[in-house]
Amino acid sequence: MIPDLSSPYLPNGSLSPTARTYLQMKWPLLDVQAGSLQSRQALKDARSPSPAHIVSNKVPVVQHPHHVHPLTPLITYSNEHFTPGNPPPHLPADVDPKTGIPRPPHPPDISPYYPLSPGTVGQIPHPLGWQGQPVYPITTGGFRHPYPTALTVNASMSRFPPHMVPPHHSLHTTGIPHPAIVTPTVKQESSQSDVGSLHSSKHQDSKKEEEKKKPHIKKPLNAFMLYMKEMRAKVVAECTLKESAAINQILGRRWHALSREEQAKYYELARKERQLHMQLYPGWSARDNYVGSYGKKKKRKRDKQPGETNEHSECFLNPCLSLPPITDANTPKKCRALFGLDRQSLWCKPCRRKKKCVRYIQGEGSCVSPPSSDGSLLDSPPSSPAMLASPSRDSKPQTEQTQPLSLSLKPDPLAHLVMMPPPSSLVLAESAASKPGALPAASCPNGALDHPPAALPPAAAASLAQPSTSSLHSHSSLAGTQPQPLSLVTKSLE
DNA sequence: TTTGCCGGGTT
DNA sequence: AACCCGGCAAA
Repeated sequence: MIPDLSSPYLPNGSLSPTARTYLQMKWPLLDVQAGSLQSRQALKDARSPSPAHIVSNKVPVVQHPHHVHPLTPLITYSNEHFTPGNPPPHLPADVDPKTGIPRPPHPPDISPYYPLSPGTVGQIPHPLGWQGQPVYPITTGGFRHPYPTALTVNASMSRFPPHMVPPHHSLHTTGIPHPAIVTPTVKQESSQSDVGSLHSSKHQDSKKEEEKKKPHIKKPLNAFMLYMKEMRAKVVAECTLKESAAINQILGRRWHALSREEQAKYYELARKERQLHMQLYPGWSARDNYVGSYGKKKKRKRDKQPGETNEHSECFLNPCLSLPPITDANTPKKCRALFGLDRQSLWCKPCRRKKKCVRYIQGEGSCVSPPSSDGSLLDSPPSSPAMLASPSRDSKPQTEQTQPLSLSLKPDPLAHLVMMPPPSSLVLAESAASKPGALPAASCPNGALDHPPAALPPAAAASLAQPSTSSLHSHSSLAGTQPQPLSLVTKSLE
């Protein structure tokens, strides 16, 4: 009955023995989650930029008053969870004291997202305050500290209530909204209710149907979303920006500027989040939640224009692609075939996104420099020697070493630049320039550009320092490291 | 507006 | 199998 969460990635050895031991003692059943906790802690230490703030942040976490939610025993879980000196001896069985019903094991870090989570307890105005909210009541945004830091991350990482068992139903009946669960009616069409609620039987019908349908379970947050949650407040504070679009742009840039390790942290958190999600909602699939639109939109038939193909654009991206397709000589197998589904962590970024495999490009031969110098290469699994350009990398071969490669679509525009007289300065001008209205550069100079130099991968740093033509030449690598300006440029070009 | 994830369709 | 498309996740 106990889900074996650990199998997927523990093998990678992401946990130090010590940490593992500790965690296991605390939560014998939950290696994975414990691991996540651990890593989060580590993370915090690693990345917390401003110690002072952070310290204060910790306080609440350590010990929060038995703040029990009046409405439900459910919340007590969180308390249990975070009670330091309370390593439940009975934990393994973890039986609900009241019902006597065994609860599914829950990771230590899942509760934070919840309203009563330690980190946020103090900030909850009223238990009912969050009741009607379809959205997770407590998120980074809720934190006052401009510097959420890792702790915040912890707190915001998980939206799942500890004991939230499968969609069983009964839980929802408690009336306590699950952060990740949104009732369709609530979520949307508030207007509908005022409009024709009275007369239209139709409305009722539809309403009924909606209710009937299972509640909407939100998708788990991905790595970037988690990052956004954590950093948004900070960016807002620094930049005095309000528009999401602008903030997101900055966040996107910063995301790319993150070191591999930092990104890895978020990837791992996201993965755990997903894992937990699946645990809580066994049958859940993204598609189920979006019956109306998700993937069912149309049966699209690719109408292809005779003269035009994707490859064309790819050629821009990477001239090498125009060459004849790879042959077996160059490792024809993509990540999927190479590692299999069970080892997705080893896949390159594009592969994970179901995009074109980066290996493919590289395999093309020599033609291309590693998709992204340095960090991006982390994608390279041990098995592909060619990619091991960066030697130091294996220190952390484990779980997440697949991110930095941002080779997706952004590069396209870049390609254009490469091929035509590149206004290097213009490009560098940071997207801000190209995007007059949207970009906050003016109002928040730092925000836009202040990537932590330390975290910057060499290549990125180089490109920043001397972005002009030279850096442009190495298209792929540049794309990987400094995608932002490009995207903007694209627009202008288009 | 951002990146990542993933189902479904196409090649 | 490989990969593109489109949509969702938060704010």
